Amino acid sequence: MTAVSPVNPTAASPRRTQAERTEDTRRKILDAAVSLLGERGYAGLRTADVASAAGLSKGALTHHFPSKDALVVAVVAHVFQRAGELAQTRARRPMTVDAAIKALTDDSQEFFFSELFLIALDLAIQGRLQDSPDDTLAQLSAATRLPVEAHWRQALVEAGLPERVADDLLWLTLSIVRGLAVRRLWQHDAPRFKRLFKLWRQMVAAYLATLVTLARAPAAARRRAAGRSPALGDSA
Amino acid sequence: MTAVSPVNPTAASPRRTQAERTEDTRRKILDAAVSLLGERGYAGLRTADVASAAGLSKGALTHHFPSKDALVVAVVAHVFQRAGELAQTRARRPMTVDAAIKALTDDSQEFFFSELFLIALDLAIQGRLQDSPDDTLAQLSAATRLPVEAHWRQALVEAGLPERVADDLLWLTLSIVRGLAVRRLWQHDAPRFKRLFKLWRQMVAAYLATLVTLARAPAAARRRAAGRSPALGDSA
DNA sequence: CAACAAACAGACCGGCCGGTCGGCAAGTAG
DNA sequence: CTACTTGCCGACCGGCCGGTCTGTTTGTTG
Repeated sequence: MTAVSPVNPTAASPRRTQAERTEDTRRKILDAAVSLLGERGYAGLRTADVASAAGLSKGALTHHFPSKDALVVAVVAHVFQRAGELAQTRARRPMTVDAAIKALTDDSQEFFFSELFLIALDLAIQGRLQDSPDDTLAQLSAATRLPVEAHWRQALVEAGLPERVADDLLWLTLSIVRGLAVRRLWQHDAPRFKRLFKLWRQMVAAYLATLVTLARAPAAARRRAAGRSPALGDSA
Repeated sequence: MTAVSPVNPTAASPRRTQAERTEDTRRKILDAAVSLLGERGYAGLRTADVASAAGLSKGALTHHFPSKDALVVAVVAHVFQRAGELAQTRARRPMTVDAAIKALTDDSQEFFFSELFLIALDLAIQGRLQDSPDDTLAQLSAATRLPVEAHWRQALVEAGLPERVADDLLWLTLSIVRGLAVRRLWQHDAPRFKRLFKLWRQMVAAYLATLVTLARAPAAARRRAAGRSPALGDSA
């Protein structure tokens, strides 16, 4: 090109640099793949479908991602990275424990109730005892979720919880959300879910209250408290 | 064969009635299919593999199960039915709430931490928005689990809990076990799991104690209790 | 301009796998 | 024994799908 002035790159100019073309196409492919992965799962994902959904040919897809597995790995990396960034920026200011638990459940729902989680779950199940991309994918998704958890743990600690308690409550909360997300596959009952989350926060409050009581009260009070409801003995 | 007396039918007698042959073969096929489903999942399940693992030909398999989906449906029905019966017979005698929760977590683990749950999960994910056997399978597995839950709910009620509380605690407990079972796919930490289950029981006890307290104490005590730990305000 | 590289297109191949089909053998009824 | 049903076999077909390959277009370099 000799006399063509560099046109505005933001508009869909007919003249684009190679890097622009590449990135543009890769994004198109990844978006299409995410969508199809969400609605059909790994086993039902067809490379040809991805190509046509992206408005491209099979050859173009092959050019950017030499194999189906390479594509899937790229998809997971892409999408988890964005989800991770999103979650990390959220909820950074100090809050009470109850508010933190509420924020945590809300935030976790956004992930676990999304198709993203189902995709990850599908891949984890599919890649269990397979040959190549199994633990690659699992480790990848795990590695992207762990920093998010670390942030929330920190938030709970800053809200005044001992590290051990913060850690355990974090795990229990995440488990509840995760477990309900899975249950949702068979039976979705939104109002009940909401009720359960509220109950969970009340239970956290009740438990923390006993912690405070136990820490302050001498052995006598502890004995009295234990005796109050005989059905609730604490075994081993 | 004219003068052959009816031989002992328990041993692998060369002479078997048609019904015996049928049931025998079907069981062989189902067992093989369960095993392969467990290790390879629905997408990785090959009808030829099932046949050879059962020591039969593809034709024999086709004879008993005209399609792969028919086979899978039969597998699920078979295996869930047995699991359901097993769980129903268990834990029928009266117990305390704490013991009931412990028994419930133990029993749930046995299911959710087994390959059976992974198979069901795989099928649920696979059959989400597919054509034929989707909700068939989902409804089937759900229908087999629901009676089990009903039994446990009853056990909690008999241990002294109000129905609503029993129901909610049942769901939360199951969610925790289910959520941890899923988490296990990425990261298995048995001692931590054990610790969390114990913590969960303590939290149940703490919560139930507050229920008792609130029911007995007048408004003043309730206010006092709420003010004790300001970080734990109860929002909307 | 030429020469090259990267982006893209689409025909093609080859293995895989579920389902069909014709035939044989074991069991059953009269 | 004959006629018939049912369990069982294995070759075969046909579609599907991931990956390869050749060729064309578009941007880059000098």
